Parts: sequence; structure tokens; C-alpha cells
Amino acid sequence: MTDEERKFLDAYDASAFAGPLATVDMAIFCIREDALHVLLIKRGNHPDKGRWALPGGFVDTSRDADTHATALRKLSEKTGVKTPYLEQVVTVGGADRDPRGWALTVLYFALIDHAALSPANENVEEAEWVEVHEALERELAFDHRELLTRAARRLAYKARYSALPLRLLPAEFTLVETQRVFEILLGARLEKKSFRRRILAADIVEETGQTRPSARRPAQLYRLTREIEEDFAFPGLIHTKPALL
Amino acid sequence: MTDEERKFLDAYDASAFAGPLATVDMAIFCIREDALHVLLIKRGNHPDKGRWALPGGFVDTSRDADTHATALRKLSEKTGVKTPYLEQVVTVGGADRDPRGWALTVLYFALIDHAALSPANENVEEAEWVEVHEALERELAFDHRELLTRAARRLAYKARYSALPLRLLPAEFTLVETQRVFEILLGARLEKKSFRRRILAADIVEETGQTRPSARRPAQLYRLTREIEEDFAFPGLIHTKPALL
DNA sequence: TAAATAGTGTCTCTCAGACAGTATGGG
DNA sequence: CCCATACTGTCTGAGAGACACTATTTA
Repeated sequence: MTDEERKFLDAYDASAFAGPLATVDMAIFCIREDALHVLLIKRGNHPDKGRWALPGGFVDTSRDADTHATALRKLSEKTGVKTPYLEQVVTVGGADRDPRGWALTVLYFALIDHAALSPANENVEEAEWVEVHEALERELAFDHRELLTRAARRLAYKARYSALPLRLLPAEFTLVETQRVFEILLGARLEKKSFRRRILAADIVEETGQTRPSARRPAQLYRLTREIEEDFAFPGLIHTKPALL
Repeated sequence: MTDEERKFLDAYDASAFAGPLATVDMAIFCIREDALHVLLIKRGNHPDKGRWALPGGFVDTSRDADTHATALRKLSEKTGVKTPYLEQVVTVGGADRDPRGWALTVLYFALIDHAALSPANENVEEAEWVEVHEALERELAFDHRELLTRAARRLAYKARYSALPLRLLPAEFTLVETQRVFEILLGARLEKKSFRRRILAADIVEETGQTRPSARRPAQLYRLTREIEEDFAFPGLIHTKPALL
């Protein structure tokens, strides 16, 4: 760094500019009761006090190293889950979306295994797992209906060609359960043989050797053989347009 | 709005919070000289004065209705192009990416037809179209190398399953030219028959009836039959992993 | 008519969909 | 042994890759 540059930076006052409000919002998804659910929080403060909203909050420039850290912090506060799948969806910024001023929010979605929820789940705030279609019919705070739509659409879209939905399952799962998760996300029935061929050919799961006890024939349990990354795509598409949204 | 809420908003001072700096950066792509090029600007101010950078700037909360408007404004300033294809790539925010403070940038990429550039192209600032691989070898300002990588990767990825690269072509184009654009983005040769079958089956182009004059057999000109949207995907993938990045 | 590029016919191989069949448990 | 669910065998059709072939222009 040159002296000239140092002098410039010393004289620079970042707070002199009226920048936008910067927040992170999260669509935290899990599967319960054979349906996709999202976590909603009842707002305790103005504006939109009393409305249901996606969990989120201001970027704390003194605590958060980056926006990903903000999202992880929010998620941990609300659910106790530390290692979810976390993916940035979109950033929405504009003058009209928050009465406090020009507001910019970075939207993430998180996928968690419902069973992994810690007791910290039941917070001081009123929180509720809501089936996604029902959530979209509520009068959500700000533009959160649009945000939730974007997040759910992204997730549904990815179910067509990626292994992402596996992150909604517990560490050990059966292929029938896996198929059901994909069907929920896609809003369509899938053909069993094709589904199993595809997922086994993708070489991302392996048998544990254990079976899930059942009143009928017990199903083989599988586990992941590697982490599912954001860009992991299967060969082949499921030729179903997601019905969701 | 309730009286209570109005009172809350009147008392609210958005500038009381030290929020992050909010900027928009753009990777503006076009095809020239049989290669993908990106527009770089030489920074005239500190920090990183003199370094090449992606065009961008602060969100102006008094002028820009939303981030999309910021991006369009920047694009118009730099290239004179008003109706590009514009897509948000990612938002990167963190404490260490800008010496002025915690900085958050929304990254967009734009696709333009090189021929559509207005004379306003040659601005007061020093600007240059740089071949993408060469740009990635330069010492770019801030974390712009990472940003450019993200934008180029997104574009290359989409070339596998979407019609997006058509937005790099002029209003009338031949199928051979189209194929070449895909090949540049994918970094691989494509099989002519398969490519033509796919793009014709997608029902997004139609013959104009004109041909492109040539010293050899003239090629049929085509035009788009509809706008290419962000989520428009073909049936079938090109089973080539993009070599680019 | 040669050269060069535009564009086509057609075989093959892969893989998703369909669906009937087999396997394995509990009552 | 019956039922329900897990899982497999195998046919078929659609579509991508390969590549040789034809078409159309100028020099």
C-alpha cells in the first residue's frame, strides 16, 4: 500500500454515505408429515409487527466475517443446527420493500434434517414450521412471499437434476424415502426403477448393510459417500417441470 | 399502517447503524475475435487505483429503484447498451474484501452483442475489452478475479442446457455462428448435427429467409422467436463439462 | 470444376419410462 | 399362506453422437 493510498483511507469515512439497510433472510426447509415445510417467525417488532416472516436480520459488520457467517448465525439461533446445506438464492434490494428505507437483503435457503433440530428450537420468539403452500397463502411481512417463492422454486428446480434433496434426509435413509422427497419437491410421481438407476449410477450413496425395521419387508439403509456441493449435477434430467410454483 | 407503527418509523434513523458499503459490479461479456471478452475499467481512484477492475459502483439509494436499476445504469454508462441480457450471479459481502470497510457487492453479468456498442463506448475512463482468460491472469482490483470467475463459470455452465448464449449474437445470426459461440463458452467442439437438431427442436429460432453473403455457400439467417428468459432450459444437456474454469 | 463451407441422412448407443415380475418381511 | 412393501429384469422409444453424404456458392 502506498502512502498516498493510506492517506486516502485514513480520510475515508464510510458512514458519510447513506447506504442501504443490509439484511440476510433465510428460507429454512425441512420435510415433515410428507410435505415440505419452512420455518416462519412471528415478528415481534415494527415494521410489520405480528406478521409471519422468514427468519433473518441485519448484517452485523462487527460480528460477521461475511454474509455466509450471518446466515449461519441466524440459522443456529433459530434451529440449533450448525452444519446445514446453505445456498445463496438471490439478493433483492429496492426502495419500496421496507418502510425504514432502501433495503437490500441476501436470501439464502437452508436444508436440514428435521430430526436434527435441537431443543433450542423453541425459542423466546414464536416460531412455526409451516407447509410451504400454506405459508405462501399467508400475509407474510415485507416481500417475503416473493422471497419464499424464489427459494422454493430454486429448490424444486434443482430436484430435477441434482442430488441436493438428499440434504433433507437424515444421515441414514432408504431409497424409497429418498424418492418420496424428490416427489414432494417436484410435485409429481416418479418411476421407481428409473429413479433408483439414476441415483445409484450417480455414485453418491452406498449401502450401510443395515435395514430400516418395518412391519413389511425392511428397506436397505444408505448413506452419502460424499458431500453434495452446490453445483453437483447428475447425468440426465427428470423430465418433469416442478409443479411447485 | 397503525399510529404506533408510524411513530416507530418517524423515530427510526437508518443512518444510525453502520451498515456495509453496498455496490454493484458487472461482468459485461461479448464475443470478439472468436473469443469471449469482458469489459475492464482502469480504476481512477483509490483504493486499488490503477488496477483493472470490473465496472461497478455504489448503489445510489436516491436514484436507483432497485439493484437491477443500478446495474442497468452502470451498463448504460459504460457501453451505451440499454437492453442487454442481465442476470444476477451472486452477492459477496465480507470484512476483508475492501480496505474501506465491510463491503457487500451484488454481481451481475450482462451479455451484449458486440456490434450493438454505441460510440459512448469510449468514455473518459480507460476501458478495454479483454479476453476472459487473459483478464483472469491480470492482477485485478479487490476480489474481482474471483467475481469474474463466478460470472464466467455461470455463463459456461448455462451453455450446457440453456439458450442463453444466443444473447451474445446480433439480431440475425446463422446456426454456424451460434454453434461457434457455444463452443467458445464450453471450450469444446460440438457435433454439428446434434447441435442443430437440439436448437431447432427447442423452437426458439426461425429462418428469416435471408442469407449471410459469403465467398462460399451462404448460410441461412435466423432470428429469435421469443425472449430468452433466465430459467429457459432445453431438453437434454450437452454432456461436456465446461473447460472454462 | 475445384474448393470450401452449409446443411442432411441415417446408424448406433445410451438411458429414461413402463410395467410386470420376484424377494422378504410380519401377521 | 396372504398381504404389503422393497426391489429387479427387461422391453421400448427418444434422442445425442458419429460421420459420411449432399448442396450451394465463388473463383
